[in-house]
Amino acid sequence: MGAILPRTFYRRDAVVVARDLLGKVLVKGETSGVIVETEAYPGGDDLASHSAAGITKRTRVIFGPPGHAYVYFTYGMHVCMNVVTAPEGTAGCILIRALEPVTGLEIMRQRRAAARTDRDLSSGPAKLTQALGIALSDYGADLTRGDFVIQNPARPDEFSIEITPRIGISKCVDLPLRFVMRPARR
DNA sequence: GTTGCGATAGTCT
DNA sequence: GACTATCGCAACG
Repeated sequence: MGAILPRTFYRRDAVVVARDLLGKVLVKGETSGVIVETEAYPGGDDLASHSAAGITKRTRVIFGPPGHAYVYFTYGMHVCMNVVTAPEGTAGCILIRALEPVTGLEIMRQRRAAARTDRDLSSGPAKLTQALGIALSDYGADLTRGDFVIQNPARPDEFSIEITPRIGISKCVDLPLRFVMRPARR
């Protein structure tokens, strides 16, 4: 298996980390998947970032040290997962939007009874938290150690990156901050 | 294959 | 009291 990403990987600008996270492997217990879609929420002037509301009970981890998990509840029923970036004291995080399942497929199928195909197991931000068993109790978890980590792939593949505006937001809708892994050209 | 819409509760104003 | 960084199902083609 590849090495766990060190904290220095996360202590950089959210846009750079969002792009570099594609192809890395998100691991939670027995389940894991390759990150194939991310969105950067750089904080600062970006009104679409949750950190635009300032430091609140929900957003405080975004302003903390990098390499931790920002997990939040939305739409009355869904949980989404972010990775905190940028140095402590500054805001920045990355929404993990989709994974390609790698290990623990049987467990994922049990947790995601609604998935009709294996592709549907973790093909959305709230789907992947269900598939990997990520919950609000994982808020603030340190992703550089333990059984909830992000690591380099065992065998890196070539791919290209598509960049588009972010999905499902109502402010700053035109910023190109969504990154999607695409198969390498041949 | 696509589009439209209801569910449901925490967070901030 | 309004607004969600969504999903799944139903209807249609």
